Amino acid sequence: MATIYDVARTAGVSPKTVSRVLNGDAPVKGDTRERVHAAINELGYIPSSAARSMRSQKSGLIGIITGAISTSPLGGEAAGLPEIYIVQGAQRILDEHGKTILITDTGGHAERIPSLVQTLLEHRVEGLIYVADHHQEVSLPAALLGHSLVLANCFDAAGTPCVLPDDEGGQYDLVSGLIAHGHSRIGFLTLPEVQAAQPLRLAGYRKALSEAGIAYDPDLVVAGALYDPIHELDYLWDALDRLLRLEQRPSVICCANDKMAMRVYTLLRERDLRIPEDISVAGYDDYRIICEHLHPTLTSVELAYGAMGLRAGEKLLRLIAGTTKPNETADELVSGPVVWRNSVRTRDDNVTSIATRRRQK
Amino acid sequence: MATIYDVARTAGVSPKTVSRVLNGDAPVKGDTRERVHAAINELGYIPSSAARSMRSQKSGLIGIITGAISTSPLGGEAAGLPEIYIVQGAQRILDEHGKTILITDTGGHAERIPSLVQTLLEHRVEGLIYVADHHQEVSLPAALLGHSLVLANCFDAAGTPCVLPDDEGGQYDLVSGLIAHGHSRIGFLTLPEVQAAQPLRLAGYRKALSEAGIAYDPDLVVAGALYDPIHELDYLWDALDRLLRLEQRPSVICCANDKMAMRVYTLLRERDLRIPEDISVAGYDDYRIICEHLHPTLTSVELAYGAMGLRAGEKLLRLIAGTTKPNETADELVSGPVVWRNSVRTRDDNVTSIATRRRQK
DNA sequence: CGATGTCATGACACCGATGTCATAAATCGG
DNA sequence: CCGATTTATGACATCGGTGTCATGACATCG
Repeated sequence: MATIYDVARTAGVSPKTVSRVLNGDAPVKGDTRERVHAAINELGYIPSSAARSMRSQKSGLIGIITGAISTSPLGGEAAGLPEIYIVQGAQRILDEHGKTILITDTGGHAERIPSLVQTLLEHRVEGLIYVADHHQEVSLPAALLGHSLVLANCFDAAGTPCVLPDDEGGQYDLVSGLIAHGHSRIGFLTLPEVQAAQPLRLAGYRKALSEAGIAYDPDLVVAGALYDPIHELDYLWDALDRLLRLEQRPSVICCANDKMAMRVYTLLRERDLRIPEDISVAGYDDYRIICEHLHPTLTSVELAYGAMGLRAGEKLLRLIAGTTKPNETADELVSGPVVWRNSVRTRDDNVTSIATRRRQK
Repeated sequence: MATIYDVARTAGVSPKTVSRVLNGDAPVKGDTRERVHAAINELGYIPSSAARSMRSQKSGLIGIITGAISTSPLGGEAAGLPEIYIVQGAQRILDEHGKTILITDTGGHAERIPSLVQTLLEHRVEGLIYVADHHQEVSLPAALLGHSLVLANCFDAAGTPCVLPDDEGGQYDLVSGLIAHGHSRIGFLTLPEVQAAQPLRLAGYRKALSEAGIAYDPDLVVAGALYDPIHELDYLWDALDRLLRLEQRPSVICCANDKMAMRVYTLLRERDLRIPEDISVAGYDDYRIICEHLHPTLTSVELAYGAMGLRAGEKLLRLIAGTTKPNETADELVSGPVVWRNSVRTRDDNVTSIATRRRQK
């Protein structure tokens, strides 16, 4: 492999001049520059980033720690896939700033994180992003102290800069919209309490109700999922059953996520309830392959994962540049729009118009 | 950041001895080793891979070029997602061999590949894997000549080592299975001709028929998709219509992929045809979030993406080790099983048993 | 026209590891 | 107990770039 010395010799200049041509950090005469370029092409010279980063103390590398690549297939579910979109968002903005991304994957084993961090630090990454697969609290190894670090989709007790989904705002927007469409008995199949998103979602739900002057009825709010995935469907059945047996049955059911909504579709169909004629349904996540292909298409709240990655990348770039300090940066909330589709009956809907609308697609 | 010299000074030994402790490439006395370790911990020393790889000419890096991260959301479809599984498979095996992965993303723009390659080569990757989002022919920049390279999910004219999905075998297994279940009029909604997988799939389809002594009827094979995504649904409608109007209507329809199958479900439902009582349907890809949640669940052929990545990784490791040479390695075909679900009516099915089976899940 | 400044380039050291070779200390065989 | 190995360690050069400083050639200006 050709070195800068070979290029210098071929072009009849000093290595330093070649360096100047490559980096453009000092003026080089036109014909000299051309001779250097010719030599580079002739020799197929490719500079060594190892040598460069050793001397200049700048690696141009950003480390990303994620379970995105490996968690997805383990659960059989697409559970980890959202992380990919976060990584993508970060990738794009970092790429624009000339950074190269070093991705390490936890393989679903959190205990491997320290060794991943070690690897990244050996490569002298200029900063790191930790990407979680769902909104949660994490605690990362102390080795990261003193390095530029941004958390995406998660937060920690130490107050590390982070970018989070706006769960309260998202649920608020959805419920406000439902109310505007004429719904007032709004069922809510929630996440397990331990999920970080849950209290936020509930707060958004209650805020929307109270702003509309609708009393909060705890009977309408039922946990629709728990941690044990084996009995999940039975559990959901019970939860849904409780909502449907209420004296004043809800006119719409908000589900904690699209997958839950998909199951609710099935359960409602088994009870011969039509959506949205008999009851409306909404999801969360805007997992498009689900939302757009269910019948009727599912109204959902978009989780702006791409935007989260982008914001995390920007935040990290600012930390690296020293524009902001870790302790003076506020948590960023990223919100996505409600995507209204056909699973929600609107005030002036009648059965015919719904059927028509569904056909138009 | 502490260097090996700092550690040496603190431990009262030479840098070379510290190096020996770190790499274990020569014996070091027990107490010396302990002093060195103590110094490392005290200083929080982390070796610089840039310096190491400069001297040792070994970067420990493997480059992956993919559109996985960025193509997914662009199309709105999950089109690029399979690539992630390929990357994951490769990641796992390479990680086991102590390699670190440098992922670069095309961002959906093939013209950016040369610059990505440049970046990877600057980092002196020991080998590269190019991952395509679907089975296709590619042509990569000449700059890659002389570097260890494996193609995953694609091939090129130059005969670069590659790992490919066994489209012929997969379709063969599916159709053979359908025949064993008593089907003999087997409709086939195919990919556009230009897709590399298409002739292979068709060959598998015909082979299964001919082995079973069933004559090939060209009327049963209709292109179900074309490149123009805007009129895709109409096109599919026409294609399906043609199959259903045949004098001898097929008892099962094989779709080129699960998404097409999902659309076929809708179209069949609009015609009040029940699946599988009136007609059976099969997909391809085993895109689980679709297959497992459609009603009835969809029979499909698994595209073993994870395995492809793994095999690509292994192949690359062999190339790097010099165990095999690029020109003496055969293309590898990776096949996945047919996953039988409820969308296919079996010989002894009757309506009741199907309904029962569906409930069991 | 000489003093001053700017431009283009080169000499040389250095970033932080490791390969090579030398050497002192410990072990061994007879 | 001495020469021959083996073991443990260090000195030094080197990988391939870039930072610093020096220098010669010109251009500028009073």
